[in-house]
Amino acid sequence: MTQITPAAFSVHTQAHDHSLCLRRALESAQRLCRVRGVKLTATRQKVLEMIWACHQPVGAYHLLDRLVQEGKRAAPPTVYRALDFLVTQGLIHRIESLNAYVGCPHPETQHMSLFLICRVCHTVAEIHDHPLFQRLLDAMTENGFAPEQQVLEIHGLCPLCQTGGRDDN
Amino acid sequence: MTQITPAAFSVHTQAHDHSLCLRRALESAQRLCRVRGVKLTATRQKVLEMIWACHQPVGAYHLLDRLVQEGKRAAPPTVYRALDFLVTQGLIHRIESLNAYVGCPHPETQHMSLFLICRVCHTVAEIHDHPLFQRLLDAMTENGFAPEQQVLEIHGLCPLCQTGGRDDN
DNA sequence: GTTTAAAATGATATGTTATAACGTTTACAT
DNA sequence: ATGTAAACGTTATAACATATCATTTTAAAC
Repeated sequence: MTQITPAAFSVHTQAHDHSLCLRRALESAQRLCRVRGVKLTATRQKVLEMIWACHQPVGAYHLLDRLVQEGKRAAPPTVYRALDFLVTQGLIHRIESLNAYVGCPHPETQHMSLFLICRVCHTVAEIHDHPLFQRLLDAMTENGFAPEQQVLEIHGLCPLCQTGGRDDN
Repeated sequence: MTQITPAAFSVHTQAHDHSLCLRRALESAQRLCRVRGVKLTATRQKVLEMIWACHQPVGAYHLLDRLVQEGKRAAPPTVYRALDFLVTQGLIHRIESLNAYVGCPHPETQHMSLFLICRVCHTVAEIHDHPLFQRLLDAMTENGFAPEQQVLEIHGLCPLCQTGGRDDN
């Protein structure tokens, strides 16, 4: 049977050093923006850091509140512009079924993703490049539909929350 | 190669007698509600009819406008209550990536669905019970995630719109 | 046939998410 | 230094959704 990559799933199963996640995300973002000739401005980086503060999706107005709390002048467009930039650069993903945003753990290349979203702890794991994805795309193209963008989000219970091993937070 | 069921896909490929879609949807709804002992009230049926007026997803406030135009007293909760009822009964689906609603062509039983959404004409085709669905669910359960609700929405170009054969409407 | 409990509806207000529009500032290449 | 494009600030509003509570309707029990 095809396996979901352990790395992607670990956020649901294993304690991990989250400061490492954050540091890697920031370093990747800085490197990619440099290479691509786009600017990771202060606001954009701050929003990226706030999104990477956890593996739970964060709403735009939550980000806005936190920007304002920290004394930044910010209005809704401030946040949405930063989010647009980060999504366009592939540094974050939008979770359509939650109207919220999560960091992308492998922003180097564009990829098809499926998100596993825990109903209790709200942790999101991203599965990418699963063998079944291409089969799905093939089934569509063979029937004449040309897929361009995929929204694949599964809600359920993660391993820890099935056994009461993690609280909602 | 696995085929997408022609019936589900026909909305993207073939001219069809849409009055038949509408009639079948209404008859199914009436029969199912009777069997289940729930009430398909006037407002609920009207909303269902408006959603089944086409194969494009319809937003809640569009429905509200049309209710008011027809002289019904209606406010946002009027529409959302009807939508909640229809979704709960499996008579319509919510398209998460559009915040909009489409009729379900086979409301008799609950089922996992994937929606093919054309970016140009906005027509939505529903694929259900595809062999790959179970393989995806299996892959998750074998890795400890317990799926409960699926959001599977693919945006792209339908066969007719790829060749300029259908206008946006 | 009246009572009564549950379901459905009406009405107002508000919460939440997202964008339009337009002027100003900043970065930076020439 | 100056022209240009990108980014940002600001205000307002659009679009989507729910909370709350009073009222009406429905359908079953008595």
